[in-house]
Amino acid sequence: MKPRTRRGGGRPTIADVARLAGVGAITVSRALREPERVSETLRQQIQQAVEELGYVPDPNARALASARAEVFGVLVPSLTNAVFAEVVRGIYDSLSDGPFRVQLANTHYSGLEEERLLQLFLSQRPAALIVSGIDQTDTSRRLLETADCPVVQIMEIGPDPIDMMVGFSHLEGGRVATNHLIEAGCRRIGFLGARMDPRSQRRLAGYKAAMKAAGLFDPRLVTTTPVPSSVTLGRDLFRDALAKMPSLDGVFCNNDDIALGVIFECHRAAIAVPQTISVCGFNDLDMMQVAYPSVTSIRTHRYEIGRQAVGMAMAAIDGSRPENRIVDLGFELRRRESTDRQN
Amino acid sequence: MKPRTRRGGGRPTIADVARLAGVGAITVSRALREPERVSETLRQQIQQAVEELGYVPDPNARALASARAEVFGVLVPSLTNAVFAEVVRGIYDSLSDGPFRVQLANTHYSGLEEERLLQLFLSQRPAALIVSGIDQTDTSRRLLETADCPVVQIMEIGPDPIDMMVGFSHLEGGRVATNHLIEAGCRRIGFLGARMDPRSQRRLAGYKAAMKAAGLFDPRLVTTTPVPSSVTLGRDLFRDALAKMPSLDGVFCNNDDIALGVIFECHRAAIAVPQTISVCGFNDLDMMQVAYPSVTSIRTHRYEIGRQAVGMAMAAIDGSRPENRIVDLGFELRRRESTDRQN
DNA sequence: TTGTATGCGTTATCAA
DNA sequence: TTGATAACGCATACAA
Repeated sequence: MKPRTRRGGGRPTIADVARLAGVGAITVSRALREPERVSETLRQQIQQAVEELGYVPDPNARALASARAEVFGVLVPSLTNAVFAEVVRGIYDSLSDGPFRVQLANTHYSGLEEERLLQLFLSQRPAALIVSGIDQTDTSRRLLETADCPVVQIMEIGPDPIDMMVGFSHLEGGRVATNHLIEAGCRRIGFLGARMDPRSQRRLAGYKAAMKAAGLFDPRLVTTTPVPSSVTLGRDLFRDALAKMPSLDGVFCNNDDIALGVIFECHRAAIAVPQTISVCGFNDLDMMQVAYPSVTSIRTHRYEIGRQAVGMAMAAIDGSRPENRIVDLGFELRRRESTDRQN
Repeated sequence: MKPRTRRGGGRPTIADVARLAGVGAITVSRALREPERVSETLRQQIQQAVEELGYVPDPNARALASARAEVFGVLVPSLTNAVFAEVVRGIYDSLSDGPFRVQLANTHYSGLEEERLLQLFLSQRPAALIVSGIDQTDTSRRLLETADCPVVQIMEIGPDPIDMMVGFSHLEGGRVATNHLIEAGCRRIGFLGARMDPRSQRRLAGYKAAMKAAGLFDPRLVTTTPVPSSVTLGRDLFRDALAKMPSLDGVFCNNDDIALGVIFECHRAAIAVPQTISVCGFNDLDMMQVAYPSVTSIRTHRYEIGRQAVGMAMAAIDGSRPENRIVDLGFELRRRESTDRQN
């Protein structure tokens, strides 16, 4: 019965606004969320009271009362990988206008961590979930299928979406890159791969398919490691590959970091690129066009993947699930000096 | 009076656990948060009930009831800048074990966006706040000073912390890099700067101080742009600088992206590095030691800054504010081929 | 269009 | 050490 001191540190609540505006609390609530359902006059009074008090709604109370948090859960395997950094930026940029917050987590390329984080996220009743790749564990898949919110799988596409997908085919990317090297005149084309997560595996599969189709495949051409990718590692992989196969005349690199390591090592070892060895990367980071020689790569649309993922989820939240549950953003081969053997 | 259908989708609540364990709800709450305050027997019964039901506490309800969210608010100016990506990774890695979530936002190097985001974050009553730099707007500073949670300013250190700080002196970094170039024998040393945020400005100030002390300063040696940094931009800035000052014999680059652009352009223009022009970067990204020639740079401890920021905040939360409110993690000059004129 | 009563799942308070 | 009760701030259901 004692009027307890406010636990909340005295910040203005919706009741304070309502009192000042001379209306009911629920009207304030509505004026903030669905302004069109409140009369012009009241809306203005309320708006003024909000500003006078500096009222900011409490997202926790809101989430509790509505059994739904205005949160997009985002799971990525890496925060520092430039590719995912750009995806994440696309997501944040698309979401910064609206009421939604982002809950980001790093799975460290681990399916088990993904499961754990998914559990955690789900306990918040997110408005939508964005997960990387299509190789979720069975448990994760089940969690996602029964999550009563839109789910978007990003980076890759496949035949069996949990809900929606936006990405591109890494297998095709690997095939196109490899075919380009073959057409450029290379015959002994090495594959250099780090990390070897599922997407890397599929690029490798594309490489193999292209090489076999051309009758050029040799398992000794493949050099991979589970170690995380880096420019340093690119150099090391290239050295290993050359030691195994001194007659290499081309390399398709898992990603641009590896390719850059190859380029630098070629400088150091005075190996002519592309004349002696041609080089193709993957992702087409900004620096590939500035490198010397400039590096051929597969351009992927990371930022756009982030944006589209949000767009699709948003549409689903608004009740208008997009007709296409699978969006293929494709990729483009960027031909540059590192594979141009003409001159 | 009607038993309303549960809005929450039927997930088990603390009451369900309490019933199954045959205890009061509050005891369950305590058993989860302060196990030592609950008797061994009850704790076990509760633990079992939790597992049987698959109970996961609702963070929103928890935040509402305790007027405190288990959230670290983190404000960075960029998500894709490799430096901040690593800081953020350090923060996430340090926090992934405990109960704290991360609320990350991108200020896009805008003080006004930072203010807005701070307002938003504060409405969640975060457990701690981590902000980038020391140049908050007056409004932001006031918000942070009155935020009743630990605040850590990261990346930079200065004389007047809001609460705590961890970083290093960018001015000193700029001075050390420039002095190194001077000692290497360079006389007409250019400064190449992109973005020119406060930290870049202070590196420039360090450069100027060193150049003036050596009697070498000339304003025409400085080439800057507010445009965001990239390898491409590094090339362009370098071309501009050379056009203005063909007699350049060294460049100190704002960061490693710029330096890499310079290196590539030197290859392309057949300018000998370091003999004709020496190059020094800033941050020491992995690739700098692999580049050809390898690039001298200032090594900074990004990941560690993220970890320490969390550590300091955590200590403050636990009531044991660290004795040193200002932690200088310093930096190291990494001498490499790009400034080695001996041979 | 607006308001009233009630509940969301949890923790703080206070008493036992 | 444990529990009953009352918030926390807001949104839903329903009525006016």
